Amino acid sequence: MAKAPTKRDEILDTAERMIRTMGYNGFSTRGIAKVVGIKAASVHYYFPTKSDIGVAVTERYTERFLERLGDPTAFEGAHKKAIEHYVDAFRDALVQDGNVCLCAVLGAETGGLPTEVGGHARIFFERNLAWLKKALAASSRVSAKEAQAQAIHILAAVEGAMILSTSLGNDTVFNSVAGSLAQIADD
Amino acid sequence: MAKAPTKRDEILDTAERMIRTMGYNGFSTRGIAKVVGIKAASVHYYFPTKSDIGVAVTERYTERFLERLGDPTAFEGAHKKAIEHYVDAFRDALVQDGNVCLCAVLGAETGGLPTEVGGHARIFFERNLAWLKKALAASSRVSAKEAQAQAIHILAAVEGAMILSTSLGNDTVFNSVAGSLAQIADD
DNA sequence: GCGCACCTACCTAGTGTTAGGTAGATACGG
DNA sequence: CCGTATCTACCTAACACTAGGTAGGTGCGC
Repeated sequence: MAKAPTKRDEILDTAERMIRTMGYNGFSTRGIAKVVGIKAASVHYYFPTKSDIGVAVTERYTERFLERLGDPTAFEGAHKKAIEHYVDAFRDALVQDGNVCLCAVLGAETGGLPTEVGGHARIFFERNLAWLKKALAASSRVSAKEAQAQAIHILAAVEGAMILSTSLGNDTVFNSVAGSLAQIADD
Repeated sequence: MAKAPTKRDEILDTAERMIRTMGYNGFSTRGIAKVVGIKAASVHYYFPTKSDIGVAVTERYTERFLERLGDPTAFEGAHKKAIEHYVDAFRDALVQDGNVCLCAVLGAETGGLPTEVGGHARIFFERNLAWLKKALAASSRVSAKEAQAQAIHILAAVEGAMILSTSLGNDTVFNSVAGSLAQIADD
């Protein structure tokens, strides 16, 4: 049977959902506590400070996302497949969770973040670019330099598409961008 | 000579800068007051509520941005020029102001915004898509449908690129995306 | 002496965070 | 197998502070 989520997990789940809809400065320990059914002070039993929550959420999000991406070298000669696989991971995040990518939100408000939280958002982007670069290099004939440029382009477009989608309240926007990105492929 | 900015303008300037670095929930009337050299209560003399500031900032930002874009039909047969001109407008916003696009930030935290503010961010995106669609249709042989898809793609990529740039602390990221977008052109 | 552009002084509600406490489970020495 | 100790998972109460917002006053240029 599915193990019941611990209170710690529930805090992380709630915090992630809240950050992804309202931003880091849009959630409070009391807000989380109310949802989880606990007192605000008890949240600090699990996470000493608010930024500890931010860091934990971001780390878990990054780990899960890269796990979901899998092996970047698994797309030998299938450039388009690689791009589609990558974009699908974000589509899941947007459609299943109904929210923008956590790090799109954090990245947008970088200047208002505790430095450690901003740093972990940055790590998400760096690891994503590394994954993409590897996947693109393994699946197509592009040069390393081109792979780098394509990686940045794809990541930027996908993150922007999620923001546009939610602001316009229109999920087709994301799919439109997904279609355009697939056309980058050389196969 | 350059007319001295009014206190009202200074409030708007400061609010814009703060929102663009820290998000809507990352600035306060007290914070603005301190920068402008005024008491917090006096901010309410110009703008009754905080969301009035948000709306005014967003409206002014949108108006200025579209003015800077100019006439979308001015790029007859110069597809690439049209795209470059559009991307340059955002580069100015990023490099000159040193900040992400206001509406990228607002769009990212849509769920934590007063509805009127979120609505005005949305208007920014809608008017940008309309401008782009017109510019692309006038400058290239693409169908209306393709122009729409390209418009969404370009806007998403540019907004995402700005977020990536600030989060990674690396301005070359934006220029890389700019280069990739120029390649969309059919001339 | 009217009204614009500000002020002082205050309010209520919420913020993150801490101190100190407690009921119940677990570990262990005699 | 019993009592003492320690740990877990919370709690209440309060801290110092900031949030947005308001009522009413003051100075000053016209």
